[in-house]
Amino acid sequence: MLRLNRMTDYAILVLAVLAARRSELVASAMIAHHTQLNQTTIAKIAKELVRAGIIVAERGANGGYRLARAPAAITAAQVIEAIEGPIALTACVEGVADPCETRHGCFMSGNWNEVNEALRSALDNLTLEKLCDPEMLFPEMGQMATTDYEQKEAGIQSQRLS
Amino acid sequence: MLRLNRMTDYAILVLAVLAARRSELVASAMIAHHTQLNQTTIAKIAKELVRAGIIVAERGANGGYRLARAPAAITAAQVIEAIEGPIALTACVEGVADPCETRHGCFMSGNWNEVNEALRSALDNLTLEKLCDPEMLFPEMGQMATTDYEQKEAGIQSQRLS
DNA sequence: GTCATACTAGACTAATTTAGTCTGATATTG
DNA sequence: CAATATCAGACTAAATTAGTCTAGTATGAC
Repeated sequence: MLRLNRMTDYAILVLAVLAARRSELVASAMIAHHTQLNQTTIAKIAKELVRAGIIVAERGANGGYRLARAPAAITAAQVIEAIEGPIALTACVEGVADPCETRHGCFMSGNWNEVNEALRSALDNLTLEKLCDPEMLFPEMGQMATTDYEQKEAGIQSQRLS
Repeated sequence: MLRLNRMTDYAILVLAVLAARRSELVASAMIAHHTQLNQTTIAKIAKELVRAGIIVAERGANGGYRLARAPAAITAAQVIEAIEGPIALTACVEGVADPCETRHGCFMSGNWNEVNEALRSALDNLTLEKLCDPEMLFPEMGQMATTDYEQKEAGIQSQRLS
């Protein structure tokens, strides 16, 4: 199945909301409202996205989150790594230090690496901008005014993955 | 992390043993011995590999398993699909029937499909033959006699993934 | 300066998924 | 028919993941 875990799914949703708001600060309560996720769950995800430098947090009254850079500069690979750790298909690359210390090394690693690199480069090329492209979201509406946030968010809300 | 689950890992091990034995029948007890896996676990894995047409089972006394075709014709994609189901990175493609029946369809599916196709084609190109290439396994031994099974298996045994 | 708001951090519990076991059936050989 | 092996699925246990809770820290408004 190789499926992304739910947290990554949520992270992309959160980023989609922030992308729709451009560089405005959005409080976690607001994100919770738009995504229908629990506020504490959002806090948990946001924490990791902040640590990874994908979003920026501002504390205190009127605080909130915003994207650290343009949606075109945020890739699926970055998001997945922030939430799930290194992108790698085998059990060899993760977990305990030096899991491949057997005599000949992990006998398949060379081959799996090709697979991992293919996956990696595909995820590097998939940006948040592409994922949230309004034309892809609403092909029947033609070009949408970029300030028409409410409508866009209503759409995002109902189209959650999974 | 996107890691393959342990069963898939085991399946590749089992196939490696069968590949080493060419078209001889190998009983699950023998596979268990070489892989150090529990016999019932092997039975469980073998069942699915049989169902997927990757290996062939012969029942009754002196029965056992053997590869259904040459190692070069068995791909990582086939093995993964046999054990874990369809190869797909998102939550969209799996599980319940029609999970993407919301108004605009799953708003990211088009983009994720590119990733899935890249992954898929990399896995299609990775054959059991490559994974078990003796020269890759034992580069320091030079060309190994193809009938020298015991040695080869001892190697495989100690190099289990994870 | 204090109070309300909002992020930060990590421990803890619950739910889900995955791995592994057990029981019994079916098939084949000698 | 007895011995050996696969086949099938239910069941239990272990590991992972998701979600909740509590307490702490930073910031801005009044």
